[in-house]
Amino acid sequence: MPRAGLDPAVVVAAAAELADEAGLGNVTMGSLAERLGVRAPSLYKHVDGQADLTRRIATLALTELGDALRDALQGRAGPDALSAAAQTFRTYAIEHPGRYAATVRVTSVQPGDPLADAGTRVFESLAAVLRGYRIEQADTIHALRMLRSLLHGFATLEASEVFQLGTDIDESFTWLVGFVDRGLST
Amino acid sequence: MPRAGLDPAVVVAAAAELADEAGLGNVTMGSLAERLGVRAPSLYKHVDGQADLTRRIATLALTELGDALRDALQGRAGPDALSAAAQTFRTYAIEHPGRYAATVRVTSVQPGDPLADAGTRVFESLAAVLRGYRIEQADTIHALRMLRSLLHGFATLEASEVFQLGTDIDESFTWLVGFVDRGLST
DNA sequence: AAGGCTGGCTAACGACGTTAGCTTTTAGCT
DNA sequence: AGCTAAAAGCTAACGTCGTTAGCCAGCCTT
Repeated sequence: MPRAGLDPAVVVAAAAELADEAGLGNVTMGSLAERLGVRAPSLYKHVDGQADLTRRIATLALTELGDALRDALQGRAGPDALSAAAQTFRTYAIEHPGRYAATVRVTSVQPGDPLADAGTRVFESLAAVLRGYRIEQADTIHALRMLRSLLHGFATLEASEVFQLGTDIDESFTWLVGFVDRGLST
Repeated sequence: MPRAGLDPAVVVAAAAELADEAGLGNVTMGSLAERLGVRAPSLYKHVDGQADLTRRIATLALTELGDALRDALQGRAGPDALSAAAQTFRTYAIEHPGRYAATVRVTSVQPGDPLADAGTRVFESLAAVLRGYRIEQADTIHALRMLRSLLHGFATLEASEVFQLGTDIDESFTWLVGFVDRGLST
């Protein structure tokens, strides 16, 4: 019985792939173990059960999303930055639906948690976008929450195919980004 | 063994209450049966399994939400209507987190489904709000999707306690409604 | 080379969803 | 009112899943 050479990172990466392919709900200990060529109980040597696993997937997702946002925002400001951030956010959620779903399913977070740190970096990227607009100090938090709600809501609704076909969703998204830009510019 | 006098409506109502109290994830056939004073398999006489059950909860939720919106929008137009609709939406999602969660978990819908009808009525109420603003015909669908994304995203994030404490969430919400109003008014 | 940690395994339990099949109540028809 | 059949409850049982316990083999250290 040869070793499989697993460690937490490998397990979580496989789980994230599986989540994207089959849906987060189908990331079962059994199916994940099978994909890794191992029996289900062996996973507990690397991960603290399913709750811990989805938490780690969420952390991975927020880290990746944060990196993507920082990449996209380099050298951009104002409407350009807003558009880039929004597109990046949306693209990530669509291309990694399982990972993204994990970020939603997560139960509340204590500070010091790596998940909290990863979330904070995403948050800061969105804050950086707003810095390109003249917004009252007191309103920044409100604008941030709005931006987040909008991006999250759009991504979620698009992923669950709630939007009726008929009018192009890309078109709606760019319209929506333009709407926010105009609103923040006044 | 006396009859319990159940029917689908009673079962779904109990399930919706349980979902709001304990979370949708804890609406198990066993716990629901216990609340109804019955054994789990008996529920299958009224409901087609768990998928059907959450689908019915979602239908109930969208029906209630649609009714609440229609009530709130009577005799209102423009900013007034927008504010009333937004508050109604948010309040419903907060007061009925389990029901609201069911509307998200639902798999795609065929026309003719009562769920689709209930969803359409909610949709039409939001469309009615937009009728109070001068919006290009072609942009209506975009504005509708934006409004929906925003309300849904905000409700979801608030429910999962993602917003950090620090600044009042009510305040952010009214700011956000004002932002949309100004944007739609130009 | 010995020995201990580490990462795999099997076995087993409890919770859950679901099906099958029995029994009793109840409602409707004559 | 009595009979019958459908409806609504029940118990028993199965499969899946998450998880724990406890065993054993391979690798790293010395």
